[in-house]
Amino acid sequence: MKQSMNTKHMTRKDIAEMAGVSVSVVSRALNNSGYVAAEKKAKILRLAEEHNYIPHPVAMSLQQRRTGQILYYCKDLHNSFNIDLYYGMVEAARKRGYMAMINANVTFDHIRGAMVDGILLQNEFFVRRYLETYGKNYFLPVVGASFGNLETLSQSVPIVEWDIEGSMELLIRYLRKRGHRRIAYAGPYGYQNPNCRTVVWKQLMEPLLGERLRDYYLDTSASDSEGIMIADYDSGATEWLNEETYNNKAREAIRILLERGLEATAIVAFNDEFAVGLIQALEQNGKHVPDDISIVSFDGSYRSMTSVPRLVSVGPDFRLYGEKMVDTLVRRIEGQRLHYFSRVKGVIHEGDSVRRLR
Amino acid sequence: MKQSMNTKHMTRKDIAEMAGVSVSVVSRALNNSGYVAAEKKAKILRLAEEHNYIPHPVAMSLQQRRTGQILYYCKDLHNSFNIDLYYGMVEAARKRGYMAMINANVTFDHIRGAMVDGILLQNEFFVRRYLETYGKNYFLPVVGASFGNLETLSQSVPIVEWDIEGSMELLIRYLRKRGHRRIAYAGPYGYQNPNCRTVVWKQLMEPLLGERLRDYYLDTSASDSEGIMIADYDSGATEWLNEETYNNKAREAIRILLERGLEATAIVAFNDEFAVGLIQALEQNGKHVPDDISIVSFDGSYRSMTSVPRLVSVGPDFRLYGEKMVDTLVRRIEGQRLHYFSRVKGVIHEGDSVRRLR
DNA sequence: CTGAAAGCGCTTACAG
DNA sequence: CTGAAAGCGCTTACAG
Repeated sequence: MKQSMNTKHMTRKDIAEMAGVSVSVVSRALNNSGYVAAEKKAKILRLAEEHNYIPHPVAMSLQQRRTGQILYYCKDLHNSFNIDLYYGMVEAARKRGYMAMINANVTFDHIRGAMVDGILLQNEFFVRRYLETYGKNYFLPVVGASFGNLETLSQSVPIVEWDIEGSMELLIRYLRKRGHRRIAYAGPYGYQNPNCRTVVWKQLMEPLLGERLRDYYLDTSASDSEGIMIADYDSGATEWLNEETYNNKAREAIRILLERGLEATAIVAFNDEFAVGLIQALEQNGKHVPDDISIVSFDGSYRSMTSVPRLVSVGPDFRLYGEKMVDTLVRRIEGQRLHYFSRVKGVIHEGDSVRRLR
Repeated sequence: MKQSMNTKHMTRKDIAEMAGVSVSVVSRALNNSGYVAAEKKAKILRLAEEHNYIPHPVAMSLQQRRTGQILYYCKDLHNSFNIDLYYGMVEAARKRGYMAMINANVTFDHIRGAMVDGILLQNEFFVRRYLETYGKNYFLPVVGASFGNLETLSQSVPIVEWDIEGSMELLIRYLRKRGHRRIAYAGPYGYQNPNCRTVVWKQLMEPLLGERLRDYYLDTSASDSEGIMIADYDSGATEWLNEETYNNKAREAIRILLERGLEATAIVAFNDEFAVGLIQALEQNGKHVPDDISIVSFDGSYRSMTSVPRLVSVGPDFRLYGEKMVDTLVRRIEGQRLHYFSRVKGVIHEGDSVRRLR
């Protein structure tokens, strides 16, 4: 073992010397490109094999101006949505000859040193931050994921958006088909917050709930709330809502629900983590899902499948979503035509968290 | 925006020409090494700044024979234990001038192309597989995590082990201090399986349970069981137990518990995921944790903190564990002395899943 | 079919 | 203090 440690890495030059040819020939043989006399080729391949020659990826990259690696910059690895998306990316990247890796380093600074051909950004938040820092003067192909919060993002970063609006419609329709009419919404942001879920829920439920609309909006933004997303964004402190926050807010939502004595038959939850929190809080108050109340949520992540009961959740097809992101990035890297904005629909991931009322 | 896209990447040569000096001088100025006339240095730095010059990481790596990147090879990203460990690694790596990334690609093949200085392996399983494939003839510094299943691993890969044996002792002692004596164990492997948890639990509980020992071992290995770990290892099919499996097995464990009419006051769970499954299964059977029965588990992961109730769980100090792994790898990379085997103790992560009996 | 040569972008003794 | 030169490991026209 020891000797293998100290063995200097073989190079093509070494092989060339052993085979009595030039480096060019070795390269051609190994890369299977250009002419090489059959017997020499065989000999070279044999020698390489015997001596465990491994090409030096860094040298190849320098010469080819291509690392073959892409990076998914994602901080919140405890949220399984992000992981599911990553798995989708890995597969799509592999098919296109790239290796997809995750980086969760704290600052963007590290990214300058990253030996990658492009970067996939976790959400609009990081796209914006990227544009304000490295994006300004450092050209590296970048593609962002987005979840319906498209403010006025610069056009310079291609975006692949999961259609939150359509997804909310799917959830409401799903519930209505099963007889639900009094459908509450629970999420981390306030009633006036212009985020997509809030806006669309209000729009769709207004006709059903009328002036009770506001009551059915379980606003948990009271304490710290109202967009840590934004507060944080300026302070640079915490990054994004985490599960603990979701849990607390979910508990708060249930408190409000019970306090108001709402006769909601179903709740739409901000995301799977939030939904899990709701279920737990309900359980603690002696209410069972879906017998006493139904729950649906956004994400369709692994989390929704492993929750008890399994969640009815709307989410992107992760394989497709990952594929679109990677495809867009690779096109950008390889200088092909691409869409600066594309969209992935949501699909219902079936579960057992909804009761049929009729 | 468009022009920035097509702007060719600046090189030191470009800066040199603009500044009217040689590339060497530019390099010295930028790297802040060696002599450079003060004014020239200033000019060079200004030019670099103005033209958004960014060093080419690949070229630097080739020359320095160092990428500054390390890879955490980990497939099971849905298990928060692995994520917690990664976060620990990121921090430790940063301190030592490395960037830690995650790779979850399906095959090891990709690893040859990875532009990294070393690799951290998720567990003994991958260490073994690594040794049998690339490890055989490809020298790249590698360090493995291990959870008490040290079979006869070759000495060539340094191992940082989480002390499972001591951790089991901590759990049992924790429970005993609170008056528990009838402590069951629930995990995925069979009663005869020589894994560390099983062995140590039997050893510690034998004096307390006597001939009822076997009853208190909730063996869920019946169906597919008895080490997918091993079956899989040969087939190369599925990789490792996943959460869904844990959930099913947890349900099975509770079924056995109830069927046997055990008067267990506490259960030690294989890991946090398993424990969460147990809680849910108990809840479905009208039993509450910790009022009716207490649960403790292994991992001490993020999952244990966000479960309801929060789990009492024994796990490594992730910062320390990540640090030891990274430190060992970096030493190996940099040719310093290192321990081929080191150990991290478990610590109790407090929670609300244990009831005090006295 | 083969090999010397130039080059990818950077570094670092070394002679001036 | 400066710059030409050699080199990191590989590729690829191009002249033979």
